[in-house]
Amino acid sequence: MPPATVELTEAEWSIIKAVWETEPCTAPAIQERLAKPTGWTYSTVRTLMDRMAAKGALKAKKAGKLTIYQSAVTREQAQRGELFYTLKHAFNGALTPMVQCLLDDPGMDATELAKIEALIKARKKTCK
Amino acid sequence: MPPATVELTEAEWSIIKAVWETEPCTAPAIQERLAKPTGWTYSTVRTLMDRMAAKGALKAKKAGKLTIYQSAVTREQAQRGELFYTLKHAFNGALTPMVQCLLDDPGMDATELAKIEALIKARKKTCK
DNA sequence: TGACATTCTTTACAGTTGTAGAGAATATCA
DNA sequence: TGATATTCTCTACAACTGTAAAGAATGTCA
Repeated sequence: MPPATVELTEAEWSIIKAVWETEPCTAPAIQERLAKPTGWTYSTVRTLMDRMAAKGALKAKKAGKLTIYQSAVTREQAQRGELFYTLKHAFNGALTPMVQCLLDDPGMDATELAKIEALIKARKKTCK
Repeated sequence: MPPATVELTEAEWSIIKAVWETEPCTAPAIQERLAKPTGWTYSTVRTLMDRMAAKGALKAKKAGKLTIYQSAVTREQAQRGELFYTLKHAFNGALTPMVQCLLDDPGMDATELAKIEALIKARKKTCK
């Protein structure tokens, strides 16, 4: 069974993002990829990846002495998980206030607004 | 200085929501309020509240032998904190995909969509 | 003032998270 | 086959989180 919901920590997000971009992949490959931005050693990366496999965020397969990893959740699933976790906790499940909060962001410019309007138009059809 | 950003854990969210609704308040009051939904004892609530005071999420003041608590962040600040934390991690800071993800929610019905459209209209003026 | 009630302080402890060293196993190349 | 490089396994440890018991201190009512 696919993991209904996986909660990812900050460090785990870094890992899974790298995995999504390179899977199937090995721990050394991910370590190399993240060395620059994080400074993590092989041990650190490996520990994180094994914990993630244990909790169902990654799949690990042995090929000889190598361990090959793949993601067990898609980017979209993980994003939804995070976002709806926040929605529930911080906004008590209320969608509109959350959107309002996003709209209040200074980074929200006319271009973004237009894009979002378009998304809404599209969504309206589906939902009716 | 007000705490630039406070990260709240799940348990801490429960506490601060209760505080927002009753502040200024004491730990026993909050405990009583949360007893039903959480089952937490006084010790648990008190520990959480003191930790939150230590990290700047709550303000604590002694009045005789009573300790009076108040929030040190507004609901809006806390919500923004959470939401933008998620935006950064899960969506790499991209607003539109995050909104898209919200729109995809089944709970997003025509009424919600209309409300959000109105928010956008309003926002457009401000931002231009 | 003695007994009960309320609140506080201190301490604890298991689980999770971030981080990694030490050394074993395996592969490779001269 | 010996030296070097690669990868793995095991173990560790401090900080943070969730949860709470034990006992001290203080207030209150008969």
